Amino acid sequence: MPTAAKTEFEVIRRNKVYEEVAKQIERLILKKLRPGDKLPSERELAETLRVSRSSIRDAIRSLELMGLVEPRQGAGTIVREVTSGSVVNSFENALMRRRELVSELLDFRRMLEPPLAARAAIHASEADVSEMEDILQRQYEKQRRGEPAVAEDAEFHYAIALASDNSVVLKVIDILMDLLRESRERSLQVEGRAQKSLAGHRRILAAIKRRDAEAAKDAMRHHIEDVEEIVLNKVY
Amino acid sequence: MPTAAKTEFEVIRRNKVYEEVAKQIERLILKKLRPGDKLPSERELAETLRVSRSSIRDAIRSLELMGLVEPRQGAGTIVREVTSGSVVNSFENALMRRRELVSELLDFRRMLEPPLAARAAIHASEADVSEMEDILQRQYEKQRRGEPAVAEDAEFHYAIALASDNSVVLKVIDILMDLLRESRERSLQVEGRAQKSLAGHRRILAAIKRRDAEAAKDAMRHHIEDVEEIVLNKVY
DNA sequence: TTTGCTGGTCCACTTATCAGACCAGTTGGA
DNA sequence: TCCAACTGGTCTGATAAGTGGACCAGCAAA
Repeated sequence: MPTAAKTEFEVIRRNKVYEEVAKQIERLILKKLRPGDKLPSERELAETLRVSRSSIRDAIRSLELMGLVEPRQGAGTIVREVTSGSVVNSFENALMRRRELVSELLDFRRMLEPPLAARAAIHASEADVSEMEDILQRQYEKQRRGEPAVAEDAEFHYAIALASDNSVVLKVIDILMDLLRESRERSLQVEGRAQKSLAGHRRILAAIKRRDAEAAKDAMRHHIEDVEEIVLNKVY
Repeated sequence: MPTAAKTEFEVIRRNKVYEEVAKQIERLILKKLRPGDKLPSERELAETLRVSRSSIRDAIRSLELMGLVEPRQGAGTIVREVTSGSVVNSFENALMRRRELVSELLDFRRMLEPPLAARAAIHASEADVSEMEDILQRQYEKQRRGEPAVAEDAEFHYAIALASDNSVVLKVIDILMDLLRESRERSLQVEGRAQKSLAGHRRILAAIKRRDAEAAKDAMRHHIEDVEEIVLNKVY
């Protein structure tokens, strides 16, 4: 062994444009669109993403195969109701992956989010705060009706990241959401959390509103510990 | 405006294989190799990275143009002494980018690294600890000779991330190093830091060795604040 | 000196993507 | 009712990047 390459190279994988496009559309669907909504037209997407229409079509094709979307000639491409089948599917995929990732992700959140909340308490704008209030209100209403409030939970944490006013943080969060997506880790969002979640969110937001960085940090720490307990005990 | 796309899409960029290869080789050089060392052969690299030799050659060509590396027919490709010219060059590039990124990155570090150090204090293995001691020793010796000890500083922080035993953290760190690389932000590593840096590192390592998570966290927080002061005041 | 490595060069082939044209449904207003 | 302006569906030719392989020339150790 002459060169003694003790190095862990990563195998190079050429990223296919249509996969990248698919990710972004998937994100768009998760964040902004609801079942029945129309996607922007293929030509419009091609222009904004600076990519040929062929690539857009390949991406939509792959989303169609995943059952997320349904193109209709002449009418546009609409977001499909998420069927129980596809949820089960992604849930299985989640279990296929090593469970470590979930616990490691929680570790990471436990490290990052408390100081992040503290920073948000200092930097949040009025708009940020009212955005968070809106989210909590939606979470409350859904929960009162016995619905899951999956999206709202993620949105709240994302709103805090936004309020921190730091592009590096946002970049990292995006990466982590990709990690989640890649390992089909919807499971975190699937069950159980809602009960304790709402109360935790309220305490965090209250601290942010009175600009109390320490309290925000502590509230977030407790909130994440609660969530961790639920996820580790119930989902697995 | 029918579709009202309030969305912030990112423009898709196709990653060129040789650029990806160049990144990995650059990382290898920064982390493991010293001037005068030989790179693995082109054929060997092609095999381990699962990429054609042409792509490896393109990457090496680009590193050669950056002055990082010197291919010698028959003998191999060697790592060049980093010339002041190339440092100046990358320094200029650093200034070209918006300075915000630096301060945002420091914010992020200030949030993440203290709890990370605390976690390292709990999870570090014997091997991790002695690795850190080695790094500190090298940093000390270089500094005594009046040399910069650029690499050692980064290595120490990376070693802490390794000791935290969390793949998500490592993934994030890698991403951040890409951010640094992309914006040619060597500047953080270029000047000034060394004096205070060594003392800070010693305090952190001492806390880790006695498994004192709180002390490790505090030491890291102070260390980052010192570094921030230096970077913001002197480099800019 | 010979042998087996190294980088240097070239080329034919495959692939992904692009750019554009044209067809075929749908929709909503004249 | 009809038509114009959208939509997605399909096809084609051009281009760029990467592949896989062959062959050459320089170096270094046996």
